[in-house]
Amino acid sequence: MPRARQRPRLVDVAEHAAVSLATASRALTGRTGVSAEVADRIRQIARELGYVANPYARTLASGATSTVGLIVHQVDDPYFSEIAAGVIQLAAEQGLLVQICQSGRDPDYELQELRHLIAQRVGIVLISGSGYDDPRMESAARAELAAFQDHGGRAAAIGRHALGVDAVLPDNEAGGYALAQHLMDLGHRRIAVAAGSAGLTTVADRLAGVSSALRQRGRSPADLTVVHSDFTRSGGRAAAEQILNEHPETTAIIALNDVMAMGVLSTLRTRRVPVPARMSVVGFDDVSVAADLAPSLTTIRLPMTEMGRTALTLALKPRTTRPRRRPTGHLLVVRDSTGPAPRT
Amino acid sequence: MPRARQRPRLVDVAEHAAVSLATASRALTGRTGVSAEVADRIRQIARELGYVANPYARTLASGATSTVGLIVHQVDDPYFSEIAAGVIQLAAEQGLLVQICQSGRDPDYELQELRHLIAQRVGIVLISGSGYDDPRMESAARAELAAFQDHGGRAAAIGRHALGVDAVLPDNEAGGYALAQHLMDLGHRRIAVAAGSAGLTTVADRLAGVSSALRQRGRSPADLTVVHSDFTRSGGRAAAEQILNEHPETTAIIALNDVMAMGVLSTLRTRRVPVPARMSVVGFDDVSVAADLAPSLTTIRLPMTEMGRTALTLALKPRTTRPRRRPTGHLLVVRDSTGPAPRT
DNA sequence: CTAGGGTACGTAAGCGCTTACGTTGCCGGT
DNA sequence: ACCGGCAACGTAAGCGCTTACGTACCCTAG
Repeated sequence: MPRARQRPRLVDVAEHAAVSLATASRALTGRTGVSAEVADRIRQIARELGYVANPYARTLASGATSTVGLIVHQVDDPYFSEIAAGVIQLAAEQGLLVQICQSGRDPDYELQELRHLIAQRVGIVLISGSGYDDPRMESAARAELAAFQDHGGRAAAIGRHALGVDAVLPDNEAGGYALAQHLMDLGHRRIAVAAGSAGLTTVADRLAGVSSALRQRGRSPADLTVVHSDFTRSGGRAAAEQILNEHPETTAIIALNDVMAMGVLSTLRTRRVPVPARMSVVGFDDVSVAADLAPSLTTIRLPMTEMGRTALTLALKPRTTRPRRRPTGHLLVVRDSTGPAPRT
Repeated sequence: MPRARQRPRLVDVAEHAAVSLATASRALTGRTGVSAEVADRIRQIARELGYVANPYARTLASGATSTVGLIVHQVDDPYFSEIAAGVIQLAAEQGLLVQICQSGRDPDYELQELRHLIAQRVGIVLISGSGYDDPRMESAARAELAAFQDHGGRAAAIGRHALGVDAVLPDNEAGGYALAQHLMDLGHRRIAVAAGSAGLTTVADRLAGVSSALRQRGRSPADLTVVHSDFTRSGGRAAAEQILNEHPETTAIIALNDVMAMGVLSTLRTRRVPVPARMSVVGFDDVSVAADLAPSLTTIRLPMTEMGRTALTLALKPRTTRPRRRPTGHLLVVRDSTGPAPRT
């Protein structure tokens, strides 16, 4: 069957304007070497014809890509979806398209997705989610990104250092510190931490902040119970179970992110532990639902959407010799899930 | 400065294997016309060299794309992020990449993004989110998609009919019906609906289900208060305010999606209206946080992730003459936000 | 023994752009 | 009057693939 009329090509524009291909191309890409009037005429004709350059041909010829690859752990985790929203917003403003992949929190799979994106010749790679304490885990990704940048690619990380690329980094340690302070101010002495997987830098940093707050008040780090699980709702549930069973004296739980806190609250509800009367709970990130939980969650606010935008902004800027680190603000948001330690 | 070694090209593979470009291409794309041994050797060499075909060159030459464009209203809305997760999952399994755009719930902007995706020559377009009652609103998108399909593109819609493409459709009417039934069973007589923007088919369908349940019990549709706002948390807050102020006799609120229900609950909390003692609240969708709200939300469960997968599956299958419609299941999930109507 | 057909492979023409390099014409400086 | 230089535009060579078409060879049927 006769194929419907195809999209107009650059030659069509050039013919209509009675100029050469080269001139049309220069006019439409805003390059120099065309007089203003001719350029205007060409652009006008392109608009009338509904011409849009074929990005495959353009990329093939020029080598410059206009798509950004974004790697997140899980798109339906609110922390990541807010970051993604920021990236996509700014990308749209810049006329860029974003290709998104999920790593499913698996470092091997993440590496595979990273390779896939690079093989697909994206121009920019943005990688979010915690990195790994073990340098060997990161080194493959690091090498991949270095090679990518050597070939002219741009990259940035979100909430992840040690990747050798520009990064936007929340002050996880200060956040952990603030949470612990807040709980101690309320009189809590037996604090437990529901932590994500051991080996994640985010976990280590937030935990370090908590410990240093305890130390600063003369408490022994041994006073702190740390239960490792993972950064999901069910991870939070499991951690809470363990804390309740093995450390019944606990009066406050620090979940190292909000999604875990949701799981913690869920378990406390099931076990009929009143929050905050019997147990205070705090989270980290301030995802948008944190305010709607039962009870509303005290947490550290991170500007996720902004972080996504900032990361893309960094990647868009000309590269510097040394990777840049852009800190983000953070803020303790006190809501209803924390209260004075119960009297015993 | 001397550019670092570039990625291997098809010619490199061909040379190493001492075959022609054509043969190498045939072997790697699994086409016929190569003996099994030669094909194996070529594939083996490609693997050793770390060869991955340049998708830009491939697409330019063959015309076939391997990227799918996904349009959602808002990626950080849990309803859409769960759909996106499903699409991305399946796409990854199929070796496809997903380009994602947000329409920001603006039909004009959505159309623009649709055009952008098509201009970018994606092979598959998936469009999610409610359509518009007014046929003129949809006709431009419809025409765009028809032209796209004529050029060999594939498309599918999620939760949206009347676009002339394959669609996966929840039974919104039956869901609304079930919610109203549930509330009437609990003795509620003064029911209000916190609806999304008037003019959305999803709103109309869910509302129709509610009305028909009332009618079936011999109630007049006039008994039903409908407040239009929009499908966001703040939309839910606004609707609840209005219901509380103008219809104080209301004992149950049907929010037409969970995100609005979150806003409704938030307002009720602020106004100190006990749920469900004084007011029952239901939502629609069963996003994953619905169970963690205060109180946990009675709602209609839709398999969002599955819907995303199904839509991509539909688009991947050979096109049929008439657009297919794939229904999805739904289920009333009763939680703590609904209870018997208060005695007066 | 030969014609016909099928299989395995090579040759080369694009796909729709960008861009290095050429060409033309006009300007000002001496 | 002449020349160097620059701006504006054209010519054509790719970018890295796919694929229509051509060629060599082998096998089978008559």
